[in-house]
Amino acid sequence: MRADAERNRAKVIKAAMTAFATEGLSISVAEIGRRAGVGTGTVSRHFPTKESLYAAIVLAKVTEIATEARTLIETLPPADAFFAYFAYMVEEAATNRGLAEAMSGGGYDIEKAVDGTEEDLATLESTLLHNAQAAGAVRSGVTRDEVKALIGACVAVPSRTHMVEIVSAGLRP
Amino acid sequence: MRADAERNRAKVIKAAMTAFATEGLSISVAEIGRRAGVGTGTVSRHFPTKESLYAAIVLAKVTEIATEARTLIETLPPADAFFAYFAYMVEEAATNRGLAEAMSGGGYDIEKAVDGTEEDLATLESTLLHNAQAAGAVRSGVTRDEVKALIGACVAVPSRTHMVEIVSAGLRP
DNA sequence: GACGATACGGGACGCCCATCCCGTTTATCA
DNA sequence: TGATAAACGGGATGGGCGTCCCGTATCGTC
Repeated sequence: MRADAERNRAKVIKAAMTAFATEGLSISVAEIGRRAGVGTGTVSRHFPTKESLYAAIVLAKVTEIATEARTLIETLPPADAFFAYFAYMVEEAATNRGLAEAMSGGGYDIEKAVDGTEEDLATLESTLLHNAQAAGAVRSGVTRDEVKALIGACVAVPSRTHMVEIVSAGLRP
Repeated sequence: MRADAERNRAKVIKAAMTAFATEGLSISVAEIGRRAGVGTGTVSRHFPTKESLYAAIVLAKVTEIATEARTLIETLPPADAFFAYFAYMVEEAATNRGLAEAMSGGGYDIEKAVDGTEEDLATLESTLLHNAQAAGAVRSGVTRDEVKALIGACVAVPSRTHMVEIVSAGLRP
């Protein structure tokens, strides 16, 4: 790979990260190119479709989240780890419009984008949830999808921390 | 107003109601016209913009919901009325994709569309919430926006009734 | 330093959509 | 029944988007 190609690729990814985070998934590929200081052709050569660009961004973000999840699992008791992760995701999505839209099903499939990674966020989330349930901190029967939807609800509101309290109370047995 | 004009207007509204409910707000005006059995010109003459068509549909739906809310207020004790309304809205939004999208902020502003009606759904919702809080059935500090976001979360999930349980538990003091 | 391969830029293309327009049809009333 | 105003249909228009393409510029190597 040529040096300039790699540079431009990095520029596009960087621009796309902030663009998706601030403007959401509806931002145009041309605008991302403009912000990266490259032409639309350059963007589409590195990322043939908008979805593939989105997948690259999401993959990076998911890896970051997975690291946090693993840390929480290892350093906190099950109940605290789960609720800390919940609050962490809410804050993360609140400052990342693209992530929020993806989580509320508004855009592409976030699970599909990261399919085939060893960084299996789904597994980590299941672990957090099951451990918390085993510890009696979360009512049984609650699913990962339900938790995700509740995160989405917390993000959708200005008073996020208050919502997290309400929802956390509901999740407890 | 000519008789055929009124007939066509009704056909468009009827088609738009089911179209928005099943396909969501992204359905095209042309497709609504096709389903109503009229041309696109006819649709756009009765409803100059897509948003005005949407507003007409929403107004009808909101009137219906307001009637239900008023009935609940008058026939049930405050706590039951609130939670019954909550469950009602979840079911309503679950079978009406347009309504769900509007509530999760995906489309036009639902409040703006019904602005200036005497059917003030916002007031009724506030009454339901405040009465329930006064009766000690809902924790104080909860806002209408928070409740709406929680309704959205329940709709976003297949196991709606289970989610309603979780969320209701969280709303209680 | 020159040559071939590779990447770049941004215009071109095709698609979808909301809105507007106008020639044609239809309802209404004298 | 015939004239006229109103409404109809659907094609035209304009804008936005993702994707593709090709002449030009730059990189990396011999």
